[in-house]
Amino acid sequence: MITYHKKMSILGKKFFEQPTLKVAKELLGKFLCTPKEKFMITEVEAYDGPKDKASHAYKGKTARNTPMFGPAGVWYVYFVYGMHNMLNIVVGSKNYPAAVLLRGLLSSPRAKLDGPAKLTKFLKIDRKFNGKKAVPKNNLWIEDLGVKIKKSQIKSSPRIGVQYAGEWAKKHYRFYL
DNA sequence: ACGATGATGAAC
DNA sequence: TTCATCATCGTA
Repeated sequence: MITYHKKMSILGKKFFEQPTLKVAKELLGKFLCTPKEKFMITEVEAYDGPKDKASHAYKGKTARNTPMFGPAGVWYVYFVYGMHNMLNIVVGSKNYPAAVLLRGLLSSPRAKLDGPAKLTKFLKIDRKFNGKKAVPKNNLWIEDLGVKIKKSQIKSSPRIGVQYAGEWAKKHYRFYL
């Protein structure tokens, strides 16, 4: 049972400009919103800065990762494995490449949303959203509905699928409830 | 365990 | 212009 404590507020640039790991942890318990539905975020991964070897931004700015170098609060959606879209929200200040990958949502009666490609498939999120601001006008945004997450509820682990990243592969940049 | 399936970035 | 690589999923 989810209880609501305060008025909803749409998360904007100010929230996403905070340090990457802080934003990643605080996104747990927030809601990914479309005009029709709202889903609580339950799993994320942080990709933090130009030195993060697991990040797309590690090799510098390219055509694909350009949104990561832009202002915070913008969607970064990319295609992998020939069939899956990944949804990230850009964080950190402009020219500091960082993003948080949304990996899981609280499942609805209609679908399990416990993987980064499952949620994008279910919500029909593809590269049309890449580079767009996370605001209601663009039909995809994030809200704080007042759900309180205790620190003890947040677990962490190394990120998934980044074994090539050396020391960076060991960092506990994955957070989940 | 592995195949599906295509964009990406770097080498040649 | 080719090639290895890839922040995965579903079926086995």
